[in-house]
Amino acid sequence: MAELPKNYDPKSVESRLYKRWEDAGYFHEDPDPSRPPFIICMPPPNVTARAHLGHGSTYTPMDVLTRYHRMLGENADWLPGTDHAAIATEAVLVRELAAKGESRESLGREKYLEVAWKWSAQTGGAIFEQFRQLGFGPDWQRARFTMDEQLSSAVRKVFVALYRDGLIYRGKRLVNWDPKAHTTVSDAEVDHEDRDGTLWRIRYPLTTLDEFPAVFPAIAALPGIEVATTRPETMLGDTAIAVHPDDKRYHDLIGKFVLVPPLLQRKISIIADESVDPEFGTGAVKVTPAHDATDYEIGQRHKLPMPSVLDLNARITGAEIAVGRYEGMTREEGRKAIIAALRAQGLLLEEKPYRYAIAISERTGEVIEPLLSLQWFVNMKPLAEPALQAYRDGRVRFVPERYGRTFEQWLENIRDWNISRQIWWGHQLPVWYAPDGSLVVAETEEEARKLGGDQLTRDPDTLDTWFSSGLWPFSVLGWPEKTPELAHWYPSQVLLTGWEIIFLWVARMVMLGLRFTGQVPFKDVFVAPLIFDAKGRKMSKSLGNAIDPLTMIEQYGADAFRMGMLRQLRLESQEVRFNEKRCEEARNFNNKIWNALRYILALSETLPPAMQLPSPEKLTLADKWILTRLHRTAADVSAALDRYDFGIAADAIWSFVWYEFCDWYLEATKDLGARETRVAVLSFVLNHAMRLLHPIEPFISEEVWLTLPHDGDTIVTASWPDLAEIPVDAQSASIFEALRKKVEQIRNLRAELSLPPRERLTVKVPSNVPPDAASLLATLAAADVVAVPPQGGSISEGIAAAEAQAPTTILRARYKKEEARLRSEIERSGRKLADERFVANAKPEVVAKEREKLAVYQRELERIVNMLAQIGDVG
RNA sequence: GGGCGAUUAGCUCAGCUGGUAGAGCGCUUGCUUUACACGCAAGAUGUCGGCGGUUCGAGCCCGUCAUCGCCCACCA
Repeated sequence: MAELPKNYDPKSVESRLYKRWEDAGYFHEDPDPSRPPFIICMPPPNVTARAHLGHGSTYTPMDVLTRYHRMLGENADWLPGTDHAAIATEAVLVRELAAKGESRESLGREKYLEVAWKWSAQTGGAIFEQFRQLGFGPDWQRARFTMDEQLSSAVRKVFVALYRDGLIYRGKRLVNWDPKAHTTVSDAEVDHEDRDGTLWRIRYPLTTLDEFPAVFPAIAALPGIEVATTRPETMLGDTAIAVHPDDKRYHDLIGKFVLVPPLLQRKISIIADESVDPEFGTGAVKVTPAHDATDYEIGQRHKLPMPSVLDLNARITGAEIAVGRYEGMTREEGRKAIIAALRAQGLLLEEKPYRYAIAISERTGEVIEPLLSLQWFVNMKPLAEPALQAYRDGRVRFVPERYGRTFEQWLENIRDWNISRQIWWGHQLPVWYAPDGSLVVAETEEEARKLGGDQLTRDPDTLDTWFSSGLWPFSVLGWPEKTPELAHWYPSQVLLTGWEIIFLWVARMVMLGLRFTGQVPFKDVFVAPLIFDAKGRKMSKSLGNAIDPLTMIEQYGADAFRMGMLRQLRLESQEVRFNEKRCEEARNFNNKIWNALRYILALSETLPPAMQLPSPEKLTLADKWILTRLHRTAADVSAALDRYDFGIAADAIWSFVWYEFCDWYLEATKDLGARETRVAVLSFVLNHAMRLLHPIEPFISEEVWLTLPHDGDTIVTASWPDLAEIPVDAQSASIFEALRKKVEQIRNLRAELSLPPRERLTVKVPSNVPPDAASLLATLAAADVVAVPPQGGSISEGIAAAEAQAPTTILRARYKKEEARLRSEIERSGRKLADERFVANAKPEVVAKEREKLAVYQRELERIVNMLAQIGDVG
């Protein structure tokens, strides 16, 4: 074998191994009823997306779990896909078209969609390429796209079924209009942001007139009612002034009329409504039902007219009510002009700075305009009820648990879901209109014609992206066809996701899954923490603090990035302050593994042909210790992965490899007594360790595993370490631990003596310590051993009693210090045991443990006092 | 306005069902020890946010306050 380079070089390994894995089809699985199913449906990234750290924190765990379950022998598949991302994609397309002087409309729908398909086919693959670099191993052959024909037909089927069941309806409701994306968005896609604004106090003059003169000469002098508002531009559409029914200030005014400024061509009445807070502002509120959610509700309660004054471009429109010269102005222009007019009329009484929550479109950042519009909705309550049941009886479980309560509360207060979007890229509504205005809902145009004749026009709207992603866990498996995939893999065991899409996505999958398959689509929902920068700020392009995972890979390798990321995940935390240093450390860790491999390969003995342990009686103390530790580590890693505790799993394998295997076991094999067994045990342990590491660091584990004795062609499909095959010897392990402590003590003494490395100390070892242990002690502590009479009962105590020779002044100081420490421990422990309440109330095993500790301290103290006496306790 | 989370060594964080406070980084000292300086060895560092309670015993349980963060919500 050619000599390995001193440093591990991920670049020369990763792409080569990945290609081999993918070409060999190791990630592909067909449903196999003879093995337990395991599947993760990849949350489909947007076709527009590029890999970012969020993918590192949520998708890496998916890869880890899939690889782990595959190694456990399960029929494990990670099913990838992409989302057509209606609004996001359309925004990009429209921008690109505009750059070429074109628009949606100039192309026409058909041509536009052609362009869109081409674009998505070209860009859609980009993130998958990045996933390959990250070492992710989904079943690429099964990749799906939310607009694939089969998935689209599932969408139509669900729409029609919900419509026929009365759960989808069309109605004129107040919706969230995004004037930039030129579409409605659902409540879940609206953010609230505190912004600085202005609160204006405006007087609406009282009137008894029925007809209005063109000019009111002394309008400012008229008595009126004062209201506070942040949105004066909507006053053109006011249809009432509301006060609280118990507000004495306004009792006499209820039922009276006021003029609507600044046009003063219309009068509206003063009404009483419980929703008004008398404490806020003036205690009177203007009611604009078409442009505010609260006002809309008031409007419904009082059967007020609901004229819209803002159109789909958020410009003032006179289509439904007179708006005078404000027609055509933008929201901002209208506001300015109206304020100016009010000021001129003397009706603007006050303007003061005011900070308040404003609705923002999550997707475009545009200020949402509440509009009254004819749209399609899903009636959510009947869908939410079964989902709540499923959560409450434990059919769906959240990790961490607390997110479940959030889920529950959202479902309890669920509101109807606006699903129609005024964009073209997406699933067009399976809805047609006949010339007489009646509508037909059908899965295909053919069927629609059968029901509604030949003169149909299709509704131009498309569905909310989340409508199709809500079907993802079963549509990707072939639903509504009864495929073997669906039969075997549905429902899945776990969904891994970020917490920001629990409502947008997770809740809807649960509801739709229950509705259409009768089962919750996944049993566990693992919620990954959000990733922040080192200062706790959100990572964003504009802040310039975003870390690109591909840069991390470039610098440290994909394995190191994965390990660095996973080690920062903690089960209960809701955020991770990503620390790049962790990736660097992980690179160093990989180098450590690499050099352990080099050490093994450089030993004079040749590697055994197969992975096999020497017979038990041949194993050395160190062998038995490291095997015992390996056993423990395998159990810990498995347990951590089983509970989705990726950080602990990563830490467990990390500290085993570095701090136990490399720091101690590998050093122990340098003792002459280890010659006979060391190659076999070293390769056995490292082979196992690489399998434990493989889900986390797929590349280096494969590279090392292939170099050592192994069974099979690839670690990808190798079996997970079987605890039954790793022998445990607790007694030998504890002797080794005693030896380790003694070695540390002696090294400490060496440092204190400033002993040059080559100079050896002499250590007096009681003869009840077996020669192999004594020899190991000598090797690890760089000391010479001389035998002295037996001491202490057990081997461990004999080891503890071993003493290095050193100048008496130094020894005396050390013994004194040790004596003081022991006396204080004995004092503490003795006091505790003397306390009757402790002995009476504490658990018996705790008391017994305390007694045992006290006894050990006392024996040790006795020995130290003895030593002091021997060397002459002069102080 | 409701709900949730965090507060432990200079920094980032572990601490299982309460039983003598841990890791890594950083820092100090010494090392070309025949795998690794992306390394090895040794060392220093804490009124576990404040107060009160439960308990024989609290970083851990309960209450309360403070600070920071997140989510939900129609206060114009």
